Amino acid sequence: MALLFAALADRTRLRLLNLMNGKEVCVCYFVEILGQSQPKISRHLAYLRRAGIVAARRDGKWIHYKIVVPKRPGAARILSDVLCLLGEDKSMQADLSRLNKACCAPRKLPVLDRAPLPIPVESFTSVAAPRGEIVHRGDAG
Amino acid sequence: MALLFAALADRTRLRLLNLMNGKEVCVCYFVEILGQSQPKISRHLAYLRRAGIVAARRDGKWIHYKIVVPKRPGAARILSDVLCLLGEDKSMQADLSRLNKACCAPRKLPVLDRAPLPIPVESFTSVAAPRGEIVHRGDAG
DNA sequence: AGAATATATTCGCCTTAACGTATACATGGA
DNA sequence: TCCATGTATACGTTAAGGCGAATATATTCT
Repeated sequence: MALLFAALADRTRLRLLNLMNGKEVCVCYFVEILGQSQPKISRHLAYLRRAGIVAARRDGKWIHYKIVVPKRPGAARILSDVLCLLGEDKSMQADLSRLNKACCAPRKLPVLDRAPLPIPVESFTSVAAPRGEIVHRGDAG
Repeated sequence: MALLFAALADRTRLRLLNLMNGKEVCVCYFVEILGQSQPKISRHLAYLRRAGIVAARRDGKWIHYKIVVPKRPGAARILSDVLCLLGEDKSMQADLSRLNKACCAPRKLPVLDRAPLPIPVESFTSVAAPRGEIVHRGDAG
């Protein structure tokens, strides 16, 4: 349980989790929305992966992340509460609206070059169905 | 919010909070129950103090700690959930039963030399009434 | 095969934190 | 006033985390 809290003890990671709430999101969107360097985003995603909180799925050259419902009901309860409370935060809502705008806004590039849009995923009220997940070095099982 | 999680991201601190759930507890009991060095216990209590999660009250040469209900409802909700979930953990229950035994067991010393017993305090379901709290260097609040 | 793109990892530096040990501070009693 | 006790803080060491910069890996396109 202390490990779960360690994973939550960083503002950037909380923002990432908030963006992933109910959606599977491509890394490129995280970088765009949070306005931070790609290695930084990737490191924080790796931290969440190692903590077993998120899972990655490759889709061509893009990688999508989604939240994994923890096995232990206690951890799941905590995470669910945290996501709910994050949704009440102004800046977190701003992140989400930027994500929506980024996904709907026209790009200069042709449609085929655009990163895949966020995909709705099973949330805490339904059961997860792991599919096509990739495993990096040192991930949690 | 990230700061709250940082405060919860340590097993010793979780054990301390569990022991303080609904009670005001003297430092000497923490040292006895957790079986760890007094400076270590004191440092973790100081960490919780700086995070604004607990408050200290001096009573002679003893100092009692209790949980403070966070101002922000979100943080209060999280902390309340955490305390509830900790109560379901085996080792946390063992800590509590050791605390009960320590408080009720006869001592070699005369009664007047014993540390004050844990005192029930207002919990999350009622409102806090701060009284006689002491402030150390660099505390929150 | 080679270039371009998306993502992950490594490296070096810095900050924070956890710990044991030693010491300081506060209180009460002789 | 001096001493014993309870608690807090300081010091030095070690480990972990966060960051920017550079580099590695994987995939697609030509």
